[in-house]
Amino acid sequence: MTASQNPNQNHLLSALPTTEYERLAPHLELVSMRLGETLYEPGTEMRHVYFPTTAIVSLLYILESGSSAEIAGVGNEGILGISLFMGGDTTPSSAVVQTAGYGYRLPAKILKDEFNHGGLMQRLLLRYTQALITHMFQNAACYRHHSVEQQLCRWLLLTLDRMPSNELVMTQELIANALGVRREGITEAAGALQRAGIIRYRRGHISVLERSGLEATSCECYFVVRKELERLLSDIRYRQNSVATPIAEAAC
Amino acid sequence: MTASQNPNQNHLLSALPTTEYERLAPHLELVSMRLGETLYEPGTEMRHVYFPTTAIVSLLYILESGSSAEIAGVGNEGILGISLFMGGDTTPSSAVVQTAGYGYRLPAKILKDEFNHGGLMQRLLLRYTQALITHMFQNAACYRHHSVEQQLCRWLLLTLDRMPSNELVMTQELIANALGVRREGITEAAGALQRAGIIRYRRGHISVLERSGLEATSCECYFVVRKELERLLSDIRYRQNSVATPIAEAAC
DNA sequence: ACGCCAATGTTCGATACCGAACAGACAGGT
DNA sequence: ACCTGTCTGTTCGGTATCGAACATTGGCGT
Repeated sequence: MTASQNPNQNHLLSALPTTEYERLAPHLELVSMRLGETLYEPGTEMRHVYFPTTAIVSLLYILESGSSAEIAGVGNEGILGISLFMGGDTTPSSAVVQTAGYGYRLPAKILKDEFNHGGLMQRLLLRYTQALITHMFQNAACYRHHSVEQQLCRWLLLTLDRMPSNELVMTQELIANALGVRREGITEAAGALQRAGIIRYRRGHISVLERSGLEATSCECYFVVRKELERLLSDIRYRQNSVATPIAEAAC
Repeated sequence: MTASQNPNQNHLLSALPTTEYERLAPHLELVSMRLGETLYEPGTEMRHVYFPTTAIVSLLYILESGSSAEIAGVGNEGILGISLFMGGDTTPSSAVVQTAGYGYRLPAKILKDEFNHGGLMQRLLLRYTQALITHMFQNAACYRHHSVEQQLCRWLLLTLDRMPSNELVMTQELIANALGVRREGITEAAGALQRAGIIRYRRGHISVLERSGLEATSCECYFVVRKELERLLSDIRYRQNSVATPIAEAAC
């Protein structure tokens, strides 16, 4: 598994021109991300940025009461640690691994220097941040107006898009934390989806049987986020020698 | 009123070094912003960025169903149109004037050029965007977990901080749209606050009698947003010759 | 001073979600 | 093969918010 890992599985890295990529490459370090692991805690110094390849990470906001809400998810299309180049140095959110996998990390200073270099890297990072903001917009509105079942469908679809198969490894409790609802709410919504033949699950594993069913039950938010992500990142060209392909083909 | 307007009432503009400011100044155009006016609509081309001075503008996300949610508010501490320098050219959100007042606008191209110049303007804008992201984080979590009354207090406080007096000009309907709840919900929450002697209102006007009461009833979200805004923008220095002061003194 | 319309107040039942508590069932370790 | 802990299923009442309908009031224009 580790042997098959390659920085170019991350879309941002694979989009860099060779000269820029080669400035970063010596400093990229492969890291394994385990389910539930915390990459950033609010207020602490951020030493690295992370480029997920096969892992998916949630930006979680945790309130004083202990309840939480996912602000956005980051997969191989993005980067964790945008505050570093935006100029904040810390974030008020936690970053928690939602699907185990791999990613590459880069020391904060290296990234900042490359960003300030002003090349394509800067443009890419800003573009991606813009996409992330859209994602956050939509999530906030979704929290306000859509049902738990709709939100579950949205969330499953977004996660599914980043997975190589139609099988998600994930407990209901984790999903409940991400969506900021009770675990029972997920049990119920997931039960309804299973009875409808759309998904099938067993302890910690969810298989999506009928993707179109999820799409039909989901709210508009999934489509908006997906479309905007495509629009903003569509003009990214991959390097000729990069092996970047949709993760579904790159993994395994 | 118009005569007293000055671009330096906007904190971002007032923080620019003289050379950078003078490149922009000839292109700044004073605009009056009327209550309810729409500055941006989703998907349309953004021709200008806006620097509010006395006006306050909501970034509203409007769903297919017609219901809405405020993602963040922008006053004289910020700028409208961040997508322009982030690289998106359009936003998925609407910008609606929430408190009438004035602001300055700048053609998109001028701003982009200045941003790409890479000086302090770039750093300021990125810093501000980071603060805005925090605001959005907190809003999303707040939507999920806090009561309408708590959210109303948070919202009133954030608006109050940008006003020269303790009087807000604003209907309950507008607030309901901003918070994404029914108008009746606001009527009820505002009624409770009035009975507690914290606010007093009459058609379209809200007077805050006891600010501490709002703070006590508000959720943590107000304080987090405020503190983060101060942290991120605290090292901004005003030009010596700029008249920028807290808006409470600058207005009138 | 009047009339009109927008803004506010109030009610009703319906419903989605919460909070807590507990029962069952699967999986992995020993 | 058992035991254990985690994950899932199910129940209950309680509550905040919704959705719709209607009454009332205040302020503005004429």
